[in-house]
Amino acid sequence: MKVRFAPSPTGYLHIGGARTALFNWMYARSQKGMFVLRIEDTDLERSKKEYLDEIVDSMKWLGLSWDEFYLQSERFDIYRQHAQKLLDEGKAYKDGEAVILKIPAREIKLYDLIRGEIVFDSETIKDQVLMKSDGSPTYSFACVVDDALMEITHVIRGEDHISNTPKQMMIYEALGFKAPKFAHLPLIMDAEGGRMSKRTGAVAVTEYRNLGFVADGIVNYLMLLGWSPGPNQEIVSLEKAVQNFSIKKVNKAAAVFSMDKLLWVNSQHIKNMSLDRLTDSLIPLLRQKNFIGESFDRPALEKVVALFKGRLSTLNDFIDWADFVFLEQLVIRQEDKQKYLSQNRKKEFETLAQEFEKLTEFTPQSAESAFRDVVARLSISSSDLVHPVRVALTGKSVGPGLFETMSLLGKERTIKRLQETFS
RNA sequence: GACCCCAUCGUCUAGCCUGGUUAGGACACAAGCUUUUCAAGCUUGCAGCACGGGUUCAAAUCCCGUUGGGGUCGCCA
Repeated sequence: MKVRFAPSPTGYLHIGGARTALFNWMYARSQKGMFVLRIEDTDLERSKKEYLDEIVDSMKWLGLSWDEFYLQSERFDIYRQHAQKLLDEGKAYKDGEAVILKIPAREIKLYDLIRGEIVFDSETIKDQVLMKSDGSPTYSFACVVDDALMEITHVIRGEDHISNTPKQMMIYEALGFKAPKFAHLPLIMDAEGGRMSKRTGAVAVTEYRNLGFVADGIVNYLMLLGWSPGPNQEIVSLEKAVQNFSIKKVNKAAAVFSMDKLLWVNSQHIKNMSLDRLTDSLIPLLRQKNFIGESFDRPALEKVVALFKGRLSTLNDFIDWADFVFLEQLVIRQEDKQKYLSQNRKKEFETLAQEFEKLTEFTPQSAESAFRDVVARLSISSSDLVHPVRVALTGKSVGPGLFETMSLLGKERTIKRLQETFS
């Protein structure tokens, strides 16, 4: 068997398109078949090279590899020949330069793999333009000719194509080609029940990537829309999903996209990543932010990553939460400064700094016992000191364990930040 | 408007095909545990078969209708 994903490079790869590509890909892999990536760039006006590059890039990033690749813009001769054949056989006629297919009146039956039998009456379908006046093929014509010539056995696409199907079936018939099997996937909608649009949130795969989502997370979330890997299974690898994939088990109803759940699925994948791989994915971001340079201390970075690994929903969260480790000049949130540093703790901070100074080993344990000693000596409650110290060291009132954080920062920087706070 | 598709917690879903379940799980939400904070994690809770008719001893499951939602009606793809 052979399937294809056929995006048009008139925009970035849409999250809905990515889901269609994913289902095609999973089906191909589960059936040991072929997956074709066909770029439908017949609209020369609107098709852009940058979109083509971005689509290819996003597909690779998501891990959806293909076995064959085609550009429709390189196949115009083929479409023209087939249109001429229909003209010669009297099945199509010309209107100016355009070639138009006659649609005979009759009943058309479509057996959809997901929805079952759907019946259309071709009375309601008007004659179809095959070749436009400018010599380029229409979507349906190029699509049918290609699907037939490329020997596509299963056309898996969005539900918005259901009403195109009878028109295309007429084209297959006129051309004398056997139609493939069809499966129409339910659409993905936004929280308001409408189409996903830039207005209501991110739509392009690139945008999600820039937001710090990992490919595995997006792929895992997308497969959950309209399908289930199995009872009580949510977080699964692509390999596992492929094993369980069945086109017949795909849902019929449209699914609402939930950013909350995507965030959760993504956090689960980040938790499951090895420290090594997570660090690798973080490095480009850190460089971009100038948090690290070309060369850096990898073991030290991995320690930072390890401390935050369990608390990240996205890669970008790391940038937001761990910035204090990389920045020389601490950025303190105004509200936290107000709340925890308005009272002068100069004396306590000094005492703490002096105690830390005496430590030969600055571990979470040694830092904590020194801290406890100071609290006891000054007769204050530990939370009176914990919160101001955290803000002084990290610029934030929330974060990982304070003593782990101190140890990570190192003795020098910890003492320096304590001393600078009320100076 | 015409044609087509769809309908289980707020959301994603399992169950539906092959009627008999305390209708299961997840996100979100709430509470508790843990705790130096916030997360995470663990435990518990809240919450659903759109409605109306059939068929049947029995309907979330099969049939019809209603309502509601969505899609398509381009020489765009």
